[in-house]
Amino acid sequence: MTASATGRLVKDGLYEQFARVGKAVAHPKRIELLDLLCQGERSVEVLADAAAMTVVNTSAHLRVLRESRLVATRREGTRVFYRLADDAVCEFFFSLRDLAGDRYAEVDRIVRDFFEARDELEPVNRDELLSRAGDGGVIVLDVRPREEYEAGHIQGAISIPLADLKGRMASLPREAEIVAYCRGPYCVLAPQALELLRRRGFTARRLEDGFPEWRRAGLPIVIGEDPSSDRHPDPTTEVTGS
Amino acid sequence: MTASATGRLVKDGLYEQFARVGKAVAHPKRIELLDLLCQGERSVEVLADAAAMTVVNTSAHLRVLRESRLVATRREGTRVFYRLADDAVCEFFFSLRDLAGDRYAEVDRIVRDFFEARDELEPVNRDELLSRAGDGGVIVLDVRPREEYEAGHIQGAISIPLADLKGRMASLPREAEIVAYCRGPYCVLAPQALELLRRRGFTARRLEDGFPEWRRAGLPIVIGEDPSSDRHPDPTTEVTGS
DNA sequence: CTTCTGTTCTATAGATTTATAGAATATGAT
DNA sequence: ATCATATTCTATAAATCTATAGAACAGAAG
Repeated sequence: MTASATGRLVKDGLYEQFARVGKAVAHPKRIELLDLLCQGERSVEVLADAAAMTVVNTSAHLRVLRESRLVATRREGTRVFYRLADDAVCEFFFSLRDLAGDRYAEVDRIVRDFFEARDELEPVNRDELLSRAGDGGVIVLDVRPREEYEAGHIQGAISIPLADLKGRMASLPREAEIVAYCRGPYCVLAPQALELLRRRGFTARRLEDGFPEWRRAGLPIVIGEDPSSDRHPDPTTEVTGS
Repeated sequence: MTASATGRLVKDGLYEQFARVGKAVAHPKRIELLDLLCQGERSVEVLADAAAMTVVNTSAHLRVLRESRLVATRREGTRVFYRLADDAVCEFFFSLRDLAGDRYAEVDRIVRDFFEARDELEPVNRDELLSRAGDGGVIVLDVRPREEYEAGHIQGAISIPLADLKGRMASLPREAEIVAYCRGPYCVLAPQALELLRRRGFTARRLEDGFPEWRRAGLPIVIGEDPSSDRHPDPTTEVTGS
């Protein structure tokens, strides 16, 4: 075999491997699943619900992701939990998401139409939130589903899932500034929370990105349940931002 | 419309956009084209030849890349030149390539079978090459095609395309150490050059990655032709590594 | 103008991917 | 053991993607 024929075989083999990653992210629902898995481990059922797909369809997409080795599984009783196979997968998702944000005016338009209409004030960046987190006047609000909060949240944040926010707003102090965060810069949860809070007269802003970016930056996180959780009422706990 | 229905519309729209990038890199030949374009601008014809495809097929793949806005075009006479739409696309390619390298043992196996068999000595990293580049005992050899060299090369490198190497080895000093580089860590050109050089008794190593990584690291590069080029013989120029 | 070259467009057949339905499997509870 | 639940497997039709061939188009040269 000639040297150039060998070279072509090697190239074809390598690019074939690279394309396995590409094929894995060639469907919007699989990207959505990766985004969700960047938050933490999830069962098929929960993923199906979050991504608005049937369980069977979700399972098929997860299978593609698993065969491309971007995700791994763990069985616990009758449930199968999926997780990212490596932190590098989350990094790759960020890279893809940010490239799309850079290149496509459509992303910018969607962001403007949806997000900016709900941002009364400029979003808060990570450094600003970190420097103000301890001063007591800021309440950091995690509006993701409870299970995502428990899988990991910003240190000092309290958990009020968006679905519960309407009923629990009364427990928030009116004089404090609220900073809400969710899954990332394109997640709809925090903007929707801002809309509710603003209507009731709260001063609310959102963190410009979400929990995965905070964790990636090496900033303080806590794993476990919210001390103010009303699932296990306990008179010694109180709502606090620090 | 309910808030959650709006949220689903926004999510679907955003993930659809993200998937445009994914679909663009879902075919090995398109990834190969992106890799080539990371070296610099190229015409359809040259790309077709380099990727071992027909011009028509290459044009179709380039169209997909252009429609996903990862590449841009420029017409010059009868030729159309393609280039990356942004440096961020090169970064994204690196991210995808490195993830595949991390996750797939297959990549490692191909690298071992092909590359390590040709590496008599350990590859040189960028810092090591930079610190030794000026000491005269090292010849930095760019074995990519001439046009890629002229589009940008490592400062001090001389251009001997792999195809010309056999005939031009005699002009290389036997006592110097040669460091060959090409398009990147998975490019076959430098390993094939090492094999030729080693057989003739030269001490040759390769740079562990290629020109795009060197440029990305902000290290010194030069654009233009090789002063030792034999296309325009000139008695005042000489082969030198500095 | 015509001709030539490089590139893109159009049509098409074959291959691959996707969503869905129904069956099968695995685990835990009874 | 049987039943219930969660997930995966199998089959299939629809949709999408790919490679190829031939036509069409744009610019350069005569």
